[in-house]
Amino acid sequence: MTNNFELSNNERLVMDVLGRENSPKSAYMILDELRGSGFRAPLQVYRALEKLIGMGRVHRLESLNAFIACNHISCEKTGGTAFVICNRCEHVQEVCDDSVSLFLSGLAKKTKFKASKTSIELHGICDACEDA
Amino acid sequence: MTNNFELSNNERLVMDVLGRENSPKSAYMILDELRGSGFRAPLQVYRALEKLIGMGRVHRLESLNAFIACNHISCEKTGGTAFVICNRCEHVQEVCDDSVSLFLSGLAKKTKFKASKTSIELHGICDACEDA
DNA sequence: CTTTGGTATGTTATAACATAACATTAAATA
DNA sequence: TATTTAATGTTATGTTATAACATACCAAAG
Repeated sequence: MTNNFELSNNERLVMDVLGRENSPKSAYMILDELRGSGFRAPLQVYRALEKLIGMGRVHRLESLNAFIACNHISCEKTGGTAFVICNRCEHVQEVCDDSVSLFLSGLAKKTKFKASKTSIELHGICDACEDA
Repeated sequence: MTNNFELSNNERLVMDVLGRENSPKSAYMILDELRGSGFRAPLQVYRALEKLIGMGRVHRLESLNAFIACNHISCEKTGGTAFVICNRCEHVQEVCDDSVSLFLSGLAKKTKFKASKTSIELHGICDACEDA
């Protein structure tokens, strides 16, 4: 990989799979989708994911052991991102605004903590599923 | 189990392991600690953990795939709990106050979402480790 | 007392998620 | 071209979690 803008072949393939829909996928789901493109082993997926996460192009959802494409220009600049995950339709809303970063910085201050990684995930029922 | 105050034998054993220190343990670490007490299979641990989590006596840390005893009287009454986890000493601070519940309720309102389960986890360096 | 039904438990096997260790390929440049 | 560096491939294994089925225990109904 020469820089953060160009993707290697495997990275592009993984990015394409995650980019097709805004839904979380496990590494093994991605692997299965890419067998036709020559993928054979989990590491091929995990290595690409690691890079993509480093670039801020993909997020890991800890509570699902799954991955999702970032739908912002970039989340790196903000203080953090919150994921709101519908248990019924599996749709994920990605929230990354001042309320999130203020909450996180307040929490860090209160606990005298230097955070390097944060995870905020809500599970429940989204508006569309609630109405249905 | 007759009620939420009494624990079954296995539940008490698992609770004891988690209660001994305020540090997160994986299900398999717990299993190993309980082999001397007759535990032989992961399910014995997972089933006990499930009950203890339901009672609010234990929390699951999603980002660690680990479990920790609740160090409040009860976290059930609040809107949620945030975990602040030091990557160096592994100490976990459990924060469950208005700032957390207000943040979560605000986020739910903004995203038109009914949350049934939340996870807030920060990783980084705690004050003690920073100074050291 | 004994049958019935619920809850807890035990056991085996396997699914699902993740990484270590090492071999190979390919591209960049001295 | 020789060197080295990044990317990739491959095998094996480690780690986390649950499915499926069997057994034990106890309490209430008959």
